[in-house]
Amino acid sequence: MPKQTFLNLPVEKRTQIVDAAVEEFAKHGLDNASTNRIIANSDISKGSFYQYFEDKHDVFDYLVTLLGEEKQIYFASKRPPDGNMDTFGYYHWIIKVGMEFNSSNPRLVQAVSRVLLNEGAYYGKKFEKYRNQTTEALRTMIEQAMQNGEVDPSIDVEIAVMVMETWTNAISTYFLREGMQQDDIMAWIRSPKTQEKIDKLLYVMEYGLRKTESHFETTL
Amino acid sequence: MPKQTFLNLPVEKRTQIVDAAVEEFAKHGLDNASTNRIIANSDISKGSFYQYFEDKHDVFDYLVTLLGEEKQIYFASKRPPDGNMDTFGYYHWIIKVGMEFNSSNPRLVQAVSRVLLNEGAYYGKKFEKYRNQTTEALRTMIEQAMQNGEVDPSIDVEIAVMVMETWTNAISTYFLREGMQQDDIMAWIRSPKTQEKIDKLLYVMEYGLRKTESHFETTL
DNA sequence: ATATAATGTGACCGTTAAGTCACATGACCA
DNA sequence: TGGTCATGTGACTTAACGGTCACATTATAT
Repeated sequence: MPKQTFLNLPVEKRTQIVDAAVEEFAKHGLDNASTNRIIANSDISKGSFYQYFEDKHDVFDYLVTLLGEEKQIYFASKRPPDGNMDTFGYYHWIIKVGMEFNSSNPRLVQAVSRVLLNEGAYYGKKFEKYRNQTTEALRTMIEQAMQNGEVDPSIDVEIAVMVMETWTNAISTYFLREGMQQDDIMAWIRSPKTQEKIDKLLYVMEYGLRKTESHFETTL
Repeated sequence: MPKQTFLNLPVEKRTQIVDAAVEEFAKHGLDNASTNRIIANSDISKGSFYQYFEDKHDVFDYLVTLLGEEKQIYFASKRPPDGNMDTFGYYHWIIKVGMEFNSSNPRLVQAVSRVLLNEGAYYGKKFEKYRNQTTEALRTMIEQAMQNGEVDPSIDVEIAVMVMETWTNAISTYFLREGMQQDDIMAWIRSPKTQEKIDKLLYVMEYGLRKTESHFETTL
């Protein structure tokens, strides 16, 4: 968490610093990010930096919460299209709106995802708290879907969670790799070609999870 | 490629250096790996290091080819179980033998995968050559499988490749995250629980790719 | 035994990093 | 106006990095 001094700052100065930090983490990840460069690019002095934040990780943490807040606002402004939608449809909607959101904040998304999906991928602990949030949300969603008979019950919840996480990550990665190279990200996201690609990816996921004659025993 | 000087070295010394390098990359990734530490842990002098290798990347490249070679030898020693096996069965077999191989070389696998799957995930170019190899192999496999009518033709090859890559990566990540914490990796891999988990994951993948009534048009 | 080539060595250089601190500047209040 | 407290500043310290190079050591050939 940034210190009070930072929060007292006028917005222009604050966004100046945030922008520089976003750019730095997007370009260099967490480990290789340099506070010196953030300072140089945000036109504040070294002393000020340490009066605003504890250190590099403190800045990054702030960006993560910032992303969370903005995402929440964005989703709140796009309440679900219609009420009678099954879990897969809902997940589908989440993914698509999520992609739209990503397009409108590409650098911030890139800065955060890069670190959370990659650097933090193996040796947990450090970023567990962030990942656990989405995992929990997915789990309840899947449990619900199983009760509704939408998800194959022979696949245990653990696995189903992993599958959905895998797909969410894969699509994020696809977005970061392909989308970030586009001139107009928003247009790229909305193009029929991209939409179809995502549809197909989700289709593949769905028909692996859907109820069919499984050759596995139902594990309670 | 290491310089001739390195290749002339007695095996003990060479493995000493390789071990130190593997440990370093496994722990710190590519960017944060330190040649100084590799030198300290392999008991050679700084001057010698630069007489053996160009730089850090040169060492890493060597590890990648080393891993490739050892993998090839391992697979060669385990020729496929029986001849009449469809593509999914073959892929299944590949994954399982691959996991067994990983278990027998966990640190080397970790050192290389960590960099190739993560650090190299977005900003291609640098590691494209390594990734393209597997991508190409997958593509031909899938094309074959489509001709055999095993893979849903409404899913284009591109997508199918991405799906299979996604799964291979997901399982590798799972291995690195869970497996690396086990006392006896080999035992963990061979345990019915782990085997079932992998079976289920591949089952989920398979029944998304298998031929069913797709609601997509067949794109040629 | 001597000359020549190959290999080994670590002090040293320039660069960059994170973080500190004595001091300067400006805001606010009595 | 004078005093005090919050904020701003950049030179400085310490530490690590990659990489070089003059010199020492060892192996090989004559």
